[in-house]
Amino acid sequence: MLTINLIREKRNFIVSRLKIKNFEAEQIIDKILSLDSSRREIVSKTDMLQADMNRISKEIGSLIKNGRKEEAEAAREKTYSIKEEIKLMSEKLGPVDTDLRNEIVKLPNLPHESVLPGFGTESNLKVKEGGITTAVPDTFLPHWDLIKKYDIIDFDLGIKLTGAGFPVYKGKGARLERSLISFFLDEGTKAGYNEVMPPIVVNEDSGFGTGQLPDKEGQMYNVTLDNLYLIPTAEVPVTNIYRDVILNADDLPIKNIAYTPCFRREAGSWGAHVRGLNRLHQFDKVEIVQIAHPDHSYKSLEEMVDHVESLVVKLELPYRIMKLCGGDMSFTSALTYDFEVWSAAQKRWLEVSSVSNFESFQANRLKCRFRGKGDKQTQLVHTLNGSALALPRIVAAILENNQSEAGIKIPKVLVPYTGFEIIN
RNA sequence: GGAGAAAUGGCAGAGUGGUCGAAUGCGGCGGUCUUGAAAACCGUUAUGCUGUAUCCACGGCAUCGGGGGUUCGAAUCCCUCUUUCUCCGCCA
Repeated sequence: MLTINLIREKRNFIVSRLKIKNFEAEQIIDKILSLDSSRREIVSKTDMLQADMNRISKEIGSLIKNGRKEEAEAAREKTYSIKEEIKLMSEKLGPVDTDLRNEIVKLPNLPHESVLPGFGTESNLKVKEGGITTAVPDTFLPHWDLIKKYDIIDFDLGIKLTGAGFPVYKGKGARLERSLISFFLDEGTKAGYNEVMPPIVVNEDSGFGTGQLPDKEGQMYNVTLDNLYLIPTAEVPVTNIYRDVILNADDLPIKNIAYTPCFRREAGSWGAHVRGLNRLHQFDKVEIVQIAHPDHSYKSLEEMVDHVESLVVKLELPYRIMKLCGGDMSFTSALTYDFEVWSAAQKRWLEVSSVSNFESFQANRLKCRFRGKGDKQTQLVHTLNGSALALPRIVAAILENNQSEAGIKIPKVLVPYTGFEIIN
């Protein structure tokens, strides 16, 4: 959510920046500005009336104390009409407030000045490519066949228990999953992240805090009996830790890492490209979240990108880093880098991580602020997050790229975790 | 799940209808004293919205768990929700 101050002060700047995201903001902004000015008018009138009211009430108090009953009664008569006016004003204010908010939340975040225009993935900028390329045998299989061959992930069993997109990890498959989670958490901890284990169901307030509600309501599983939501990513609970919080500048940046299962309804996105592990309703992910000082948030972003890169390098996966163009970036992001790993058997790049700086867009909604030493005023923090990493496609890539006649070779760094070197 | 009690500023804790944004203590910040520190003493110490000024500043409104109500006036009374504690029940 953009701040109303920015919208008031930099109308044209916002309009031109949002063009990079292919978003026409003019109409919305003008509506916002007009709602804002009527809102302020109503608020200031109400405040003046309320001030009158407070003054008279105090007078009544002292008149009664001094036994001047008639004068008190006269003053009381005066309040009735003021009270009526206040009521009218507040009836006007309600709808204006909600309209204003509803319009503001329609505006996407401004892209960072370095973001290039574009409409889709083809306009994304490849900033780096690396990783060893493995020679796969001619008889290579896609991961959905490999998991059956070695009986390590069972989709049919998941269908029996729950439904499509809820696989059961078995034997070495389960162990590989657990090993990756531990590996990612350990690497994050080494890099200075504080491990947290949050709830995986959240309330409505948290859903609003990170922006999943009200827009993406249909993408989350809703526990209707208690009105709770299954988290689509650890970003939701971990970032909401800092909702309605004023931090000390000295404590920034705050670096948290969390493993959680993630739940996504993925309504309407089932199809050819989402076979096997490529898209699931429940999957495991380790997420890194930073709360940063606005002056240093891009340093944090680079640091997070480097961290994620170190993970794919250690896993010996062929990867590339894409800087997203305006049209491909999410609504909330100011700058996003995507990590993709090469799937040898599917012959395509799989997105495994998305690392973003949201600047103050999320913080404004969360009301997460900080104060410098000696500062009187508070300022919004910058929030950042990234997957480090999402498991299913990493598993798919490991399986596909490391297959051989003998079986699937486990990357060296994982062996201490798995306790085996090969899946056969 | 049942019965009862409670929720106040960073923390502890007073405040049962009027001058209460809120005593007091602790903590924090600034200062005096000191070679420096401690102690002592003095001062200061919430957030949001809004207006004038837009550098410092000054004023108005709102906020005592959330929401609603009664009243000229609510931290204080009523309703409701949430949370915590105690007892009972159930149970990893």
